[in-house]
Amino acid sequence: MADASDHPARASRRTRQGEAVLNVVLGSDNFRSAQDIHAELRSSGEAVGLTTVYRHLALLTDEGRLDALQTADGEVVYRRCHSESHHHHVVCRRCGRGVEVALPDLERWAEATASALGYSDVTHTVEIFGVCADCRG
Amino acid sequence: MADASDHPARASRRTRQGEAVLNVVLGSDNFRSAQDIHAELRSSGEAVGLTTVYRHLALLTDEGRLDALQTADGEVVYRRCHSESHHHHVVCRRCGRGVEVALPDLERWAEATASALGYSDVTHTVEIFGVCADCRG
DNA sequence: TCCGAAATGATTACCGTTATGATTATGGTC
DNA sequence: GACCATAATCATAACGGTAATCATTTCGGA
Repeated sequence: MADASDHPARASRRTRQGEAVLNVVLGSDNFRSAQDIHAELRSSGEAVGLTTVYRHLALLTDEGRLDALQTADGEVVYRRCHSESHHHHVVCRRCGRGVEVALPDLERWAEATASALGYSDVTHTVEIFGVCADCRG
Repeated sequence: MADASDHPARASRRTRQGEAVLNVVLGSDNFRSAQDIHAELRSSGEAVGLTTVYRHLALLTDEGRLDALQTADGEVVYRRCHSESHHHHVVCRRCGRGVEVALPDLERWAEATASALGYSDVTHTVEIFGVCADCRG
């Protein structure tokens, strides 16, 4: 998993497709699904395969360049990551617009609670969904 | 939805299959998937269709008799609900064993944060995953 | 320019879940 | 107990998002 080569961690090669995927994500402040991104690329004339979109999104997420979260119906959506540190989101259920929020207390609490109960390797998911002002109007 | 007949609120009719599904869930303290439950029923000789299992799980969840949550890979798992009030879980990633935890502060915070940002109709998901002592051993 | 390795992408598989629709079982009534 | 309307069941097939396959293309260093 961890290598340590002199190559950049991301893609060893720069490709038109990789750029295109990245650009779509960077060009939007909303959480977008892989298929959504794929559709946008296609309709804007960029020929990129769905597989490739998935691959790049996964890569970018691994690198911490993108945030990913699951919507209520199990779809994974992506957005560019704004802050280095761990955080969560308030996400609009309709348009996917999201705001990052930090919750240091929660992080500590989650970890502490779980270990107190004997659980190790603790991870947590915290997401808040709502309808944003624009979509409500 | 809520009636108050002498029959259990659950299904309008009592059926062998409904009982069977309920029994499996009540008989385990772990979060179980629909397919898992279905497999157990089958292997224990109870002939119950997968569709039926899904339907009963959905019904029981609607009634608040079961807790449901999505695992990291999008699968929905169920367990009997122990407490009436809103709560979250610390769940073992391996065996599905879970502990209920209440987080009144978090609830309030989530709602407040989201509305302050202009979001309405706020819901949240908070789940904590780890590996329990037994599974680690 | 050449070449090996990496990336791509059409296609197919996968997996959990849900819709369909014919069949069966339930429970109130006579 | 018999009857019947209706709810419940369940095999099957569809669905939707995601991941694997693998032949082909592209990259970029020599």
